[in-house]
Amino acid sequence: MTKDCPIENTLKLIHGKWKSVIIYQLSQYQPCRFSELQKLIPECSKRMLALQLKELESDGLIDKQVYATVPPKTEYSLTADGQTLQPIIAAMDQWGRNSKKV
Amino acid sequence: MTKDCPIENTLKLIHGKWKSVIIYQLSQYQPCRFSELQKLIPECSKRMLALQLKELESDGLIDKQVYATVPPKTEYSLTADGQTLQPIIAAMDQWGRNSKKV
DNA sequence: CGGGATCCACCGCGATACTG
DNA sequence: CAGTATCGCGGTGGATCCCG
Repeated sequence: MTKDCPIENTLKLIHGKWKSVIIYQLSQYQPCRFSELQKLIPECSKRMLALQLKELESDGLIDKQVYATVPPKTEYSLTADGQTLQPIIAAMDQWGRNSKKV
Repeated sequence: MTKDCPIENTLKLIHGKWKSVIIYQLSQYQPCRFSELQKLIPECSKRMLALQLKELESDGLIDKQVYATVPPKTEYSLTADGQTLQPIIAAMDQWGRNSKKV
């Protein structure tokens, strides 16, 4: 590990093309169905959305509620751990807004 | 662009295996020579370090001072824009520390 | 509706060697 | 010392089809 750099720990969890975006959207529209996330992040393919959600879930950052109905229904939400990422996500959001000048 | 998600702007600039780590180290040991960065981030290959530095520079986040001496010497530092990323980097650092339990 | 399986293109990234 | 050039692989991610 790089000299005293806890950032790498964080990176391992939120590095991924869409993970931070997913967390961002969840933090606003929680709980959220799969299809709702698709609408919120249309540039992210269904496949990638499923993959990233699975990783986030197995990392304990999000929760998945499955309703055994027909048609099936799932709801995603942030876990307590996932919530703690808020400061990072909010900071990235804020920075993105201020640099709109780009 | 995803529905009102400035995060993507931010991501474009700091997404990359080592960019945030580089910024983190620079924020502490600025200004920093190429070889110093190598020592600080030994897991990052020379090639990647050069590439990421070049991208960060062309994105206006870091500054590169070249001294036309023999042997050559360069010094990297954060630009004002780069400094504004501090809140994000600090948040990631902080989160990584608290989740050491992993 | 909420995925999984498969196939494939690309490129991120490492290893190595060379240069001013 | 501070890079660049070239080669090559593995993983990321898109497209499409399938399935409970």
